[in-house]
Amino acid sequence: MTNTAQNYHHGDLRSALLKAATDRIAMHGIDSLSLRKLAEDAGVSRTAPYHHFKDKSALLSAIAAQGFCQWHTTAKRIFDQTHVPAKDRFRQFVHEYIGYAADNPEMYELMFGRTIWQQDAATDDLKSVAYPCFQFQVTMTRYWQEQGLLPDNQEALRLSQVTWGTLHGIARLLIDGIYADRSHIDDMCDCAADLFMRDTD
Amino acid sequence: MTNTAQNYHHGDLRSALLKAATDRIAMHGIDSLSLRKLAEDAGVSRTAPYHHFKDKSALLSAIAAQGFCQWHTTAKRIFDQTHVPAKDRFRQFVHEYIGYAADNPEMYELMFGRTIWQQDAATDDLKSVAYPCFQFQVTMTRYWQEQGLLPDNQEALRLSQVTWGTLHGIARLLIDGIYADRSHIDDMCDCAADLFMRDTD
DNA sequence: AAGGCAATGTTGACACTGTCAAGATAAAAC
DNA sequence: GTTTTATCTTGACAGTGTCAACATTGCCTT
Repeated sequence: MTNTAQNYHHGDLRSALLKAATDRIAMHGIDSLSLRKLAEDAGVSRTAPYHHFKDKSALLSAIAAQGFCQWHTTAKRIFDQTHVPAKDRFRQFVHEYIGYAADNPEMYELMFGRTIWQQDAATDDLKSVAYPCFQFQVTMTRYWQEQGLLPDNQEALRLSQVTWGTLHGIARLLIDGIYADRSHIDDMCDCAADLFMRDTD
Repeated sequence: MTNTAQNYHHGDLRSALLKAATDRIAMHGIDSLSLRKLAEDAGVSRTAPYHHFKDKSALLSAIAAQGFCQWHTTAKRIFDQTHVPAKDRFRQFVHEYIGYAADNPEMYELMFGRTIWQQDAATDDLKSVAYPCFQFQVTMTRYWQEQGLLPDNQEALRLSQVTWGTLHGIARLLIDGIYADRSHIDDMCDCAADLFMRDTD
């Protein structure tokens, strides 16, 4: 029994908004999101969303949180393939990280961009999903150090900041339209992976 | 003879706007910039700026162009210190790159962020200043390869994308508020430099 | 079952924003 | 001295996020 428009109570407005907003952002970009239009499309009045999200950035935080769950799952999947050599897993991780960013540019911006994190707009909900995700990056780095893939004369935290920074930087330059040519993504990933693992040929 | 408010023609509105906007952005962030407020502060009507800048992003482009000139000068200054060992210059470059970003976060966002580059909002003027700046990064990388600081089994373009990506990524994570602690900036820079130059101890 | 409370949705309003069109004014060019 | 051009003005439009006050509904308790 689907909910038609004439009902006073929508029934599941929160998740309807979340889904619609996620889709719209993926298709037309973060800036194109308007709470008013979103409400109208959901067949509801302008201010109805405020009963489900404190403000616009709370909605954006909720969307980003979904992205973190998604990505964390992917990262764990790659990392946990114990039957695959660590070296190959590392290379795969690099490719998939950049691939995720390239395939979901607006979501990536939301997750790792200034929109949310800059002025402390991040919800506690978001933080509770994002921080473990950041932490996992350190865990993986430490593992790769132990496996001899990455230099072990650096602190794991520091090194993970640099390796993550590299992936993040390449992703941003791609997403933000500064590296115009996307046909070299794989080459760039390999170059980065080679650079990090260059001791272990 | 300074121009007081009651004149119909401001006299030098373009550069006045540019300066005011640059200052405001540095102090209060890009999002705080409003053409209307800017005009009002300059003692001029709301739409006067449109006679000097096609639209808001043209103004932002002009500001970013200033930043590129500034940074390009700094980069050349570092690179051209021929009396300093290449290795030290490289390390210095890393530190100054991140330092520039950390000291001028909003300018950095403008120069290398989505605000301008994303939807082809970049003016031709901006491009003519920015592209040589990007190119210089490749030139430097090639030089460092020749000097044996960076691996020479990689294409210069590809390698410069990765090294620049690393700096860019660290810079973004810092200024976007994802790496909260700024006290470790120098350590991170050294870690990155060590990672790249680890063959040449 | 009745009444009350909390969740949810609505309309109205406010203060902003960027930007266009049409007209006014001053300066420069001829 | 007249005309063109650059510059600046007011008026208007279509948006935006968000608050306050009010309406409706469903659920929970008595």
